[in-house]
Amino acid sequence: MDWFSDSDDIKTGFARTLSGWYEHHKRDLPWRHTRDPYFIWLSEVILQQTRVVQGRPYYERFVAAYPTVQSMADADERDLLRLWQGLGYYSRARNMHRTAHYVANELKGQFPNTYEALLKLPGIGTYTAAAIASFAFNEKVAVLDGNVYRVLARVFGIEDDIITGPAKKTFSRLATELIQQTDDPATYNQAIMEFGAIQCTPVSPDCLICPFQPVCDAYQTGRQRFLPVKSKKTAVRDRYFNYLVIRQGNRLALKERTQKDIWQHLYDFCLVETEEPLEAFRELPEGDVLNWVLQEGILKGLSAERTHVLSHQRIRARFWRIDLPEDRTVPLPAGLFFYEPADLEQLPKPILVVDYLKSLHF
DNA sequence: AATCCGGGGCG
DNA sequence: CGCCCAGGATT
Repeated sequence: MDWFSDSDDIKTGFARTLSGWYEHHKRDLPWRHTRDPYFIWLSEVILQQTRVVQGRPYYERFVAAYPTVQSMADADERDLLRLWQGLGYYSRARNMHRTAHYVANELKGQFPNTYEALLKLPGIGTYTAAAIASFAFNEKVAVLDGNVYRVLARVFGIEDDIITGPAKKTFSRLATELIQQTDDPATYNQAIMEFGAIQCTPVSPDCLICPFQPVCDAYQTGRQRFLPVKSKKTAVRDRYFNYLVIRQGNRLALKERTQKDIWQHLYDFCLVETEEPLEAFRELPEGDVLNWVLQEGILKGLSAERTHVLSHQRIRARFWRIDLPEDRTVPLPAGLFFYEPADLEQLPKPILVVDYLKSLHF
């Protein structure tokens, strides 16, 4: 079927074509069966910078664990972080908890029902506010996410660098104009993102069966690979983590990460970071921890080594095993506490630590 | 405007 | 190995 008739302005046909495509191709996703702002919000926060296939199981677990905004507000933040474990960008979970508190206790459980009001809540930016406002309250406000930038840049041949402010404005203006063409903004927003996610993909978009083929600027000019324009360069920094895995009997010593750094409020082992890789344990910088180990512990040697890659850091981690005698009480360095396996399991931990623990098998 | 914040999947 | 994902907060 040809979605575009001669009398169609491209912008007029765009929304209608998108809706037609969506009805045939949309995935069955759990958050598409509700208009409850709590579940919409939960799904949107989980899906920030996260693929649907990765976020979906987390959404299911969160819905089961916290069926209402009040139940989430009442939860311990540590339990929230534990359920969030493995999703990354952990400040999302903490902002989510703050917003749950505010909505449950200050707004009597009722989410704000406008874009402008939603925007004020912690962890809700322009994208998420637009998503909730349109999906839950049918407000005619356009979402702008990575999918939308890509689809619009290609179809309308926009070459502005999407990192810049002026470009965001250009895209926003166009997106706003486009959503005016429909009386179902919720479906329109879902449709354009779904289209970007499963058809107009970043690499090898499926142009051969694309309904926009006749009008798509990128397709007509063969520029799919070069649109959208994104100048971003990823400067990856190397860091060297030396973990002292202190063990006494079946207990391990962990510490909450409270400093302003990655993995805030997650738990890991006694950490000594160095500027260069540590070849031998004796190269540890002199300090309390080294003195403590030499005096109290029995060094069992290098236990594991792995590289953990984040978006802008590459962490080279080495794990050194320290065993303490079981027959006496040894005071641990500040911040460290012993946990038995069952308690340790309940702590939120970076995947790097989770994976190492799996390799310990005890 | 630039930087920081995770983890995973895919070519 | 590089890119990018239903981005937001901070500086």
